[in-house]
Amino acid sequence: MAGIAKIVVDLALNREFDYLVPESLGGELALGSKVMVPFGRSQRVGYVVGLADKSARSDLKPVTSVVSKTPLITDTTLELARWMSDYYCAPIEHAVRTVLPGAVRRKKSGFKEMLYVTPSDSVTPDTADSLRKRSPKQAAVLESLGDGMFMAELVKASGASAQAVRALEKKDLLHIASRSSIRDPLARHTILKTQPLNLMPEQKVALEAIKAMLLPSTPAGPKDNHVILLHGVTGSGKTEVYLQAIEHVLAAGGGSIVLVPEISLTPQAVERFVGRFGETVAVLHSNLSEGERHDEWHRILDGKARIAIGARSAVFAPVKDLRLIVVDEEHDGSYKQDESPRYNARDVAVMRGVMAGCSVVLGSATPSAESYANAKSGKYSLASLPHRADHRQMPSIRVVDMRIETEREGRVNVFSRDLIDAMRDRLNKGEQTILFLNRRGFSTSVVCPKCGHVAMCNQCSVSYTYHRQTEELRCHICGGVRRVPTHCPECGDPAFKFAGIGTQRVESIVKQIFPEAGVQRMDSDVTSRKDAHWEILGDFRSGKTDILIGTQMIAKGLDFPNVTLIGVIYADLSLHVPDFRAGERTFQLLTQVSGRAGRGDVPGEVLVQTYTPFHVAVQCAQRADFEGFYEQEYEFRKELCYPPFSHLVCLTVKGTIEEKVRYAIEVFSKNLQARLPDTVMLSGPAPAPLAKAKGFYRYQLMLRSRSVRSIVGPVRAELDSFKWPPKVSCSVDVDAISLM
DNA sequence: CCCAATTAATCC
DNA sequence: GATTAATTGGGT
Repeated sequence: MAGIAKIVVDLALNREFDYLVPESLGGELALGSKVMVPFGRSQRVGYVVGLADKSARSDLKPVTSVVSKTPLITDTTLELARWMSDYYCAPIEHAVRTVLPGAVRRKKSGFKEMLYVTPSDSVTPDTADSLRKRSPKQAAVLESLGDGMFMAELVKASGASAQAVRALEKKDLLHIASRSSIRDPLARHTILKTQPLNLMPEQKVALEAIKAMLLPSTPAGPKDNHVILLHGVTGSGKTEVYLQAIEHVLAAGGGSIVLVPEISLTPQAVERFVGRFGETVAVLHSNLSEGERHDEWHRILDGKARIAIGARSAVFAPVKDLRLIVVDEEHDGSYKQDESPRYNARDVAVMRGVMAGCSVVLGSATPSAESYANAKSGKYSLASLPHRADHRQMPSIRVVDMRIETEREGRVNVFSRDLIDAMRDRLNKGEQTILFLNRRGFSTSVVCPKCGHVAMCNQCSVSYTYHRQTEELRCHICGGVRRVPTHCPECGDPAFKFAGIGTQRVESIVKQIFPEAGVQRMDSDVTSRKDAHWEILGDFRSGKTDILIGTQMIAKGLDFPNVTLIGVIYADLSLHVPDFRAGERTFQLLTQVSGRAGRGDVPGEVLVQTYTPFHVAVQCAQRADFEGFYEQEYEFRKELCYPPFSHLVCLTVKGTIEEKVRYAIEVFSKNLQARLPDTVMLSGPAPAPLAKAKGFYRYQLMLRSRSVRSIVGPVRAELDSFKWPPKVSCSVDVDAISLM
């Protein structure tokens, strides 16, 4: 059959194009094939997403060639891409691109290489200046160029178009040539083989529940109840349950995928899987080189690896005979991608489970409101591990009322008496302490004591954070850096007050109080250096460090038996975020961070410093009362029609000129309103909580409804016909997690 | 009037 | 998204 192929070009916007399939290619071309097609007047890469007998058009061009014979997209992943494009309101190209890792997509079976630009010999230091008047963009290109750069980077760095670069090439001021990147395979380090551990009765029950769900082995077609929520307290041995479930699947000839939040994809975590299953585990990690990633992907595709472990994007791994997907820490926000397609890997996993007829295990100590609601309504099954493994106790949590503390001391202190005493006690006993504060830097703002002027970033609507080590002000949104001013720019006063605390300040105070203790700080300022991450954790494990101070980064997954004290410096921080999930996030954070204590023989203690000791999130975290928290939380969510009682879609409009942005969203909102059924609640337009970021003003609309389709349908329709003014762009976030 | 920058219109 | 054709606009 000389048919028609429906093809998405790895380029255009949300469109499929019809091409003729020449007889000569008929046998090679299949659904999911990567092909070359004539597009406009050039040849481009495309993917076959559909096959048909006839087309609405008659002037079709033929497919040029098939690049890779074996389809890179299996029917399930293609189906998933379609679903993502539809559900998340994203162009199909974005969805197709996401489903394949970059390395495979760019596989150089053809000739496509990256363009590399170098200056020619005729360029002198004055060349840029002489160009500036007539062609400022070209001057900018030359200034950014340096000794040489890839074209894509150069365009970004100089803010000019590729045309400007081409123009310079014509003038013989620079050369453009293609250059390919080098592939470097990494030697695998040897990992000791581990054996299955004995399970506690509760773990056995959970494992049996998973096995029972796996039992009706209908390899294809959806099942009624294919998702189980594994709610296990911190340290309850969820991982061992996953391992044995995977082993069970493996023994039956099936494959598995394990999703882990990016931040906990540590060598230790990977070791547990590789240690148990060896070579048959493929690791998909964002730090892998192109080549390694490519190799791992093909090991999975060829069936040599039956288990794929990785962050978000591993949910698309082409595992053969997929029978089980495990999503660890399912509540974790890093499963949501923050660019198009804005998918949530946890939800994609559930969807893939439906399509591939495989089971899904969602595990967490603090399940999300959404998943827990699904478990309670019977949509998912529920298994609980309410106790820690090996009969270890849950840490005792003490709430310290900082209002009383402040009154007693007559001043606002970072540390309460109780916390200092507890820390001294651990130091004397040779035990370790973790201090948690979810904010880096030294102080959050620099204030003039005379006129009250606060140093703000001119690109973003936030104040500068003071970093003492480098003696500079830094914007945590755009990364902008500025010298610490010597005088107030408003009133000229030479004195400055540093307000608000960050991890650097905590570090310096701890060093003052305990000069003899080993103190280290772990936040993204420190770990940006290549191996700092492992060095810090290594020092902590060996006991060189007594007190570890950190942000988010240390809240999850760390397992250090000698840690017996956790200090939460300021629990209110995450409560005061203008977001309906603030309470939930605080509860989760406190519970997770508490879970780092008492993992050895000595029971752990947690001290939570707060100015709102009676807040539900704090109270329930203290009592480890998950049920209680969600009962209250659901009341509030229901009242205000927030998830899980609705789906929430957040539409953000951005632009450099505030007036244009405001006007555009105003008009868009009116048009959209006319299309919406009355089951959809529309709020806004209003400035986003972060009203300006990286020089862009941001306005948003919030839409809520029981069904995503009733929102996305009209939104898509309006987006198709709406003409955005120049330099104003719009993005849609379905099931948004962050409303910033 | 020339060149470069911005804008609009295509792509099966 | 990229490429090209049409339009605008500043400088000489």
